[in-house]
Amino acid sequence: MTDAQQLPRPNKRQMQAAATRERMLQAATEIFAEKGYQAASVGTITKRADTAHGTFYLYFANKDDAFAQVFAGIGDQVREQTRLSLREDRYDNVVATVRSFLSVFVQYPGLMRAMVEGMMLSSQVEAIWREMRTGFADKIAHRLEREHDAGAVRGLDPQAAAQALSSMAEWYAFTHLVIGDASAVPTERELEAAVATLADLWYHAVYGVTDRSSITRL
Amino acid sequence: MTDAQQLPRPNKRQMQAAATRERMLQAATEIFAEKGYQAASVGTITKRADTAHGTFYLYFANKDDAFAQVFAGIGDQVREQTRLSLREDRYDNVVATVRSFLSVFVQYPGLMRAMVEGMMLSSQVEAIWREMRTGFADKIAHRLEREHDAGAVRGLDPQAAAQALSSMAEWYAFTHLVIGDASAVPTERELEAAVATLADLWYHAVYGVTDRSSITRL
Amino acid sequence: MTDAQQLPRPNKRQMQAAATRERMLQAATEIFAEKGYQAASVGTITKRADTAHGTFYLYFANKDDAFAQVFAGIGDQVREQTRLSLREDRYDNVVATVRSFLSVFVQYPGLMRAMVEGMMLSSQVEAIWREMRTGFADKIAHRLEREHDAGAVRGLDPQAAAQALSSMAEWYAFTHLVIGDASAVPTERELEAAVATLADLWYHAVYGVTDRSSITRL
Amino acid sequence: MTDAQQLPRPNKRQMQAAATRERMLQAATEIFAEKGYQAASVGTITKRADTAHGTFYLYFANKDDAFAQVFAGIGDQVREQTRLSLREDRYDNVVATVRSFLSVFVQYPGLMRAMVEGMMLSSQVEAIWREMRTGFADKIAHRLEREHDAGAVRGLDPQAAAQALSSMAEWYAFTHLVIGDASAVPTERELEAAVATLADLWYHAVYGVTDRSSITRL
DNA sequence: CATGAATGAGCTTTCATTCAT
DNA sequence: AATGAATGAAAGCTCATTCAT
Repeated sequence: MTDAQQLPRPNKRQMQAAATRERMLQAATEIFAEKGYQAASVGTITKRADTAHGTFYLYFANKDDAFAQVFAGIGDQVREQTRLSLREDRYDNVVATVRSFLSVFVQYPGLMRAMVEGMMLSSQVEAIWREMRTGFADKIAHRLEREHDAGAVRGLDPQAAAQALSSMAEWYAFTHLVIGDASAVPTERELEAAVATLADLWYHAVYGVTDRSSITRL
Repeated sequence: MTDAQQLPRPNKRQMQAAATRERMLQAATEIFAEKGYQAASVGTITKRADTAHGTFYLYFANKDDAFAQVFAGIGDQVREQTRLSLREDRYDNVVATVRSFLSVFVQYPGLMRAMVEGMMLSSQVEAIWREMRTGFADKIAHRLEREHDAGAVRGLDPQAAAQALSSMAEWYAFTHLVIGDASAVPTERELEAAVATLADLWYHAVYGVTDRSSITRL
Repeated sequence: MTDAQQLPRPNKRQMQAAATRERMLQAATEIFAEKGYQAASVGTITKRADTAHGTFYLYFANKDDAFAQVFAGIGDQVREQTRLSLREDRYDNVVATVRSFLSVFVQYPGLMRAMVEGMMLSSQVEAIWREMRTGFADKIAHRLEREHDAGAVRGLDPQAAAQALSSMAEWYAFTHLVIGDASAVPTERELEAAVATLADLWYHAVYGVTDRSSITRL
Repeated sequence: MTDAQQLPRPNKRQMQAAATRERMLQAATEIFAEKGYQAASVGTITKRADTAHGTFYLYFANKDDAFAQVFAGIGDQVREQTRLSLREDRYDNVVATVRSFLSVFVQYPGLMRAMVEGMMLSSQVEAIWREMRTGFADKIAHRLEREHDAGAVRGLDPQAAAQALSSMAEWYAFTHLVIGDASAVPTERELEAAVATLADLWYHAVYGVTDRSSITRL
């Protein structure tokens, strides 16, 4: 009773609506993951959500909007997951970074596929992707900057480098773990092989010394 | 003069047919580039080619086949363009490799976009992409192998590394040069900036030395 | 008054839907009868039913299904009509049987024509025909069996004989009453002439005695 | 040289044309038999005949015409085959009549199927069928008349009876030997079973005696 | 006589969206 | 808030027929 007076108490109708909304969003997530953007149909989603066809348009402006909301929803999870840990060893840091990034692809292969498809079609979806990507790349860029300031990394554009390294991980993961073997869930072994390959190149790309590197200390 | 008598000279009908075919292929190329894979319709293509609807099926088995033929057409150009040159300087080599690769994306941004979209929808399209990609990655892998045998590169899986580096260039190019600024043709400046970023990372990733590299000589 | 409260009374929407469905089925029936199986198009049917094109697929899975539903609709009428009556006189029985069978062809000449056409094209349609035919022939077969057991009919394969006699009636009716005079409705006189011819042959074929009949009593 | 002067000597061109025509007709016959009327396409026929698409229209006015010509061609063969033999025994006569009739269906199942389909669609095809049917039925009718005059058969309309009996044989054969077991060629055993069933009913229908027969002698 | 490129009307089916209930 | 019947544009593809060569 005390709480009910402070917050606008959700009545029965509102609660049911929230439940319907939740069901619909969940159904949309599943269907988009299973079928991709274009092949997913409103009818399939409402059938999965066990609602009437028209109910879809109570919660989404249109199919595009539903797609955007689905990805807005998983954005937080992804950001959480790719939080960078700080370890003693630089190489371990890289491995952890790469692994956390790749695990997203292993966890949501269908959605990743749908997102890449959606990027090509909708600038709204592209914006969502860009935001997720920026979130990750910025962390990398900041670390590069700090390490450069500490004299551990040669001079390079931190933003550009971070994006290029992210691109490597992203597209390699996508082509090997998502569309690699026809809808088969990638094994732990495959994931680790990808992590090893990417971490090795990433580590050398950043910390490697060549005749062109003007670095203060190894 | 002599040739004209030996070869079966193309008569008027054959020449007209070849012209129609050319027009149709050109129209298909344009429409796929403008609209993407799925949004391109047979009707739009034939309208652009100024032919009857049915004529489309005289030259293509179906929409997928048209898409394949479009890429078969530019495939040769791409292969030609990405032929690896051998220069004295290793860094120049990397730069040339990256630039030739990126120039394809600058040249056919719409088609690249359509290709990525198509990969998500049609396994036939995915196969086309995979073939083009393999063509490029294999060259990189062979070079890595040769350089490793010559003791210039640390031990790494040439295939995996080549694919990871290709992924980096491909996806970075795609996200920066193709879908970057809403259909605006990327400037020469942007291209060169991308080349510089990628070549630097690529060069260090391959030839860079760290505490983890077991390389014989620098 | 009492009933209206017990049964879930159909609301306005349901009633409208039922009306639409009825209109669509009626339109399908007419168009199939007028144009035949293959020449009937979904577009023609929806135009006749005065609905949108897509509405067709709200009530039928596809064209074949519509055809099946049309015949399911008249199937009951046919079964009712061809219910064998038991009269005192055996000959009267045969006449009644033949007449009831033939009246179906007089009533639905277009549909019978469409059915025969459809049999050649769709195994689904053939199955529909086979089922209707079996319903009729089985009744004949059972009667033959009973009469044989009673010693009134010579030994013959009841199933085969029933089907052969049905074939006679069916095809004679078809060729004389349906495709005889270009869509003209057959007269009562023509129907009766056909009944007389078929009944006479049928009666002798079953109950007639020859040197080859091993029958116990006439 | 002598002959060449009397007849308008067919020159090389005419002979080649005749050969092409023959090939085309043969191809049309095969395709119609294999696919039926509607499913057969001009393209398939010309491909089978190994001619250009347009050549079809040099020999046939249209698809309908080709269909008609095919059946006009086999009409003679059918008439030949169903020539009635006269045997000592009346029953043997019936059996021979039925068997000769049925053998046509065994020999040309595809064409029979196509013809029934064509009858529903084209009055031209229907006319061809009617002519073939009349040829057979008339022979039966004449025989019935002769036998009646000889006092061996009760009074019945010879034309109507002949057509009804033909109908029985025709439709029973069609439904059992042609569309019976999904494109399987009927066995000799099945043919003989059908002959037995039909001949028995036919024999009794014509020569059987009942309380309704006003026949002079058994 | 023969060719075969070109036509274009026609087909079935799908599906995002609307709106009266 | 929820329903679900109805819409109609749009798609890919087939094929009988024509006609310039």
